[in-house]
Amino acid sequence: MLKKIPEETITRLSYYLRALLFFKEKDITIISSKRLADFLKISHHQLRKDLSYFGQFGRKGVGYSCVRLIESIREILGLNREWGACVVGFGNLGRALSFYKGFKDEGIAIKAAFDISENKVNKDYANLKVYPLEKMEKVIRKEKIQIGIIAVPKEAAEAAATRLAECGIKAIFNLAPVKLDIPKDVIVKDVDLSCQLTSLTYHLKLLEAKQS
Amino acid sequence: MLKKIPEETITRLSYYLRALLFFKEKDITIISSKRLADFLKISHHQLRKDLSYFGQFGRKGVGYSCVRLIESIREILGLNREWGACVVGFGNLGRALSFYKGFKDEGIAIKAAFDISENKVNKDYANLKVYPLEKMEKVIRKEKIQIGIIAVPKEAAEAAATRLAECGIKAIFNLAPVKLDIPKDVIVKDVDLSCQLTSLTYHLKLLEAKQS
DNA sequence: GTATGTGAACTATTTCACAGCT
DNA sequence: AGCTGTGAAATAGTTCACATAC
Repeated sequence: MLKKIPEETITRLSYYLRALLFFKEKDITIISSKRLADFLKISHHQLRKDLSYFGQFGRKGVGYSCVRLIESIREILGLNREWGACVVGFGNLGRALSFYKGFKDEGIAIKAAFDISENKVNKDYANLKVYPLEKMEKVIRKEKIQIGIIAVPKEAAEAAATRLAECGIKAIFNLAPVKLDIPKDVIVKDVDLSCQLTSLTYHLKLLEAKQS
Repeated sequence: MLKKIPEETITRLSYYLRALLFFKEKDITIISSKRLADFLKISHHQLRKDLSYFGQFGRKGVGYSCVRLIESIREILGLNREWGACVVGFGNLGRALSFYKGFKDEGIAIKAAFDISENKVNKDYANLKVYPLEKMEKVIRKEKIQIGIIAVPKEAAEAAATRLAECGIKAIFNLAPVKLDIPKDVIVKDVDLSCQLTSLTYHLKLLEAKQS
């Protein structure tokens, strides 16, 4: 717990958690780092090293208890309790995130969505309420929301982020293709789908060059 | 061009490209690495180092020509021509990706979508045709599609990937939360939204611990 | 003076090697 | 024998320092 923990390690812990849930579902009680790592296509050294930043979770000569490792990783990631999130922007992407089942499994509940469009607002979509932006502060306080997910067009992203920060949000998941300029005490995770997609064309180009 | 190029460099090139397009839009013709880097909140050393893997693009004492650097990065990333992509799974996420304008700006055109659902299929949505899975091979060949985007539920992802590979697709952008087990000559880029989101809760937990 | 380009220094991360437990 | 845990070695990636050009 003393050394600096790589950010990549944190991301991988989520992967471990999901894989473990998968194995638990299959009634596997004890799992080795090798098996888990093979499943995720990483090295078993890496897996054990990642875990070692946080403590000792396995038994030498045996392996890891699936259930107990799940519990431990949940605790490390803060997923042993429920977090409230809201989605800003109720377009296709906002909808996709709002209704994605996987978040709930991992302790993140989408409590509300916000949109500027008159005809999306004040409706219930499968237990989710969509509010106009003006209600943001009230809803965030009432529903105890700690995480904001930005799924608005890029022009509106900065304003959405500022608004979220003003409402006391300390963690933002930004899917808009802009670098947000907001106070640095707010934790921001950017996921830029088109930049990610673009890295594929680079490799495709190399592949074609190699073949010709 | 001889040294090994970090994968992160490739991703950052996409960011540079987008920022440059933004500056060009604002009629800025010459830009320094410092200004571009500040805008993207990275170090100017990093930016110059990244570019140096591919050649020399600036003028000492002056800076970079916006237009020429855009052209150069497009060439590096293979974005100076059009790539055809298809989306498998026409749920909310699939729709979001299908209609996202940003891809087209970057040379990636979504040519078709596929879905198993009877009532989504064989319809036109804003110039995009949604086909049943059986038509995949035919459509991919006809439309010269090189990139497959997987936006199906996790249970269906592996089959979708295998199918795409069988149709000759060499690059897959996988948004389903599973590690695909397909031939390694297929380039796969995984973007797992819920694992990314989860890394936020870890930092939120740390933040709370610090404050108490 | 200002800005790029790049080898060298530094830092971070991954992989290895092996001690220790079952 | 099989598996975890971890310091040490190796590798990868970032930052620095300075030579060069405008």
